[in-house]
Amino acid sequence: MLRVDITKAIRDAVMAELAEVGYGRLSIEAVARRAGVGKTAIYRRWNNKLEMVLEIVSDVAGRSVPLPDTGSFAGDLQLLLMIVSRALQHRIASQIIPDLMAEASRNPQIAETLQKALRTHQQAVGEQLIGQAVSRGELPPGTDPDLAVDLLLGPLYWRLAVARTPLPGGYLDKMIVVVTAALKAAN
Amino acid sequence: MLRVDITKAIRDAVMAELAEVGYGRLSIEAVARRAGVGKTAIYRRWNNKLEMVLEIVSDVAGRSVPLPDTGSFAGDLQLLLMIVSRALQHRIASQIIPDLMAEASRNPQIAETLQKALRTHQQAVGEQLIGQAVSRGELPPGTDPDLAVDLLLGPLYWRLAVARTPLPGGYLDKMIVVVTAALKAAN
DNA sequence: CCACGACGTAACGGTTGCGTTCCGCCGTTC
DNA sequence: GAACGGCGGAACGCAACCGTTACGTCGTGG
Repeated sequence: MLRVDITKAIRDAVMAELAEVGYGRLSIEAVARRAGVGKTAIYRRWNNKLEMVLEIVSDVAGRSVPLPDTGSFAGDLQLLLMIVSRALQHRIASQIIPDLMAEASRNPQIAETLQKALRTHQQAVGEQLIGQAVSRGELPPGTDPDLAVDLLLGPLYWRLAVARTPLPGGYLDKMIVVVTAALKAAN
Repeated sequence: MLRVDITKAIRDAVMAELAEVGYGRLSIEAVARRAGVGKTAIYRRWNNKLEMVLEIVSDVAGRSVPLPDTGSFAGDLQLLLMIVSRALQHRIASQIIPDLMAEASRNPQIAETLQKALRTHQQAVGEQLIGQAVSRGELPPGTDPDLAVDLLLGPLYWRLAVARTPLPGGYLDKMIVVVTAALKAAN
């Protein structure tokens, strides 16, 4: 019975507001104003701010990155880096993710939700990526998928979401070369 | 004339409060309560919340990491990783830094301050580290210091401040091997 | 055509924080 | 011993937001 267009407007408003002021300063009233909606419409759907944000964010984040399988490790890497870097360069994502990550260190519920939505999926991607490369003989067996994920996502996240420095041309290509060499050396 | 013990109490309270609730929810009144101090004592020192936080944080962050120079690239790396990982595992730092980083994406003043306090210094460290290694012949000339910093700090920051996963034993040693191989391969 | 229910608006009392002001206390300085 | 000034405490008016409620409107289904 709840009107879907209203729900959509609220969801969009929450994401926008989250990007603009962050979770800490997000208020239900501001969301309602931005969505052009009464507070009642919001409280009819969720009980409070935390519940609302968690539901909306985990829904958006749940649309997960497809597992790459291009036939070569370099190809997989290139695809993955492209997808992730593109996502992290989107204004909303690059504002919301660090904010919620910081918030997660104080709020176990947020932490758990993000863990579920992001970290778990990353591990799966890492294991598949490395597993494929090992079985193709491109990487030595025993290569650590966690380390690989750190080496790939760490620098990207650092640059794009933290330092907010643009990626120089050829950066991703260099990353591919460099990470491949690194993983081979890891024994 | 301002009493230094009061000033110290306020500074400590700001850092603690910043770690506990984040910049967005930090209130002058809470700082005063925690410091056991009147609001007047705070307003006598700073004009508002932003000014106060910026001054205090940039002061703390200004006590910068010493530039490593142990005689070998591996030694320099080990020292640097030790220092940084130790710092990022401190509760207060690992709460405050991501929070302010996220806040920086919305507040140019915070961004500028952090840039000055952290990024600039990191670049200096990176250039010195790589410069030394190159002149020793341990790395090929033309090695990119920025890439090196990304490869070192990105994964560490990712694990410690974002994912909040503990460092497995031997992680740092593996990082050293891996990053060295990576930089040699970068051409 | 009527009942239902989601909707927006407005108001509620209560809480929190802002930045400011005034007060009385007390240690320092001269 | 008197003047000065930083101190804590209390209160100010103002604003924002909380979560809830009452009300009138409007579209849809029966």
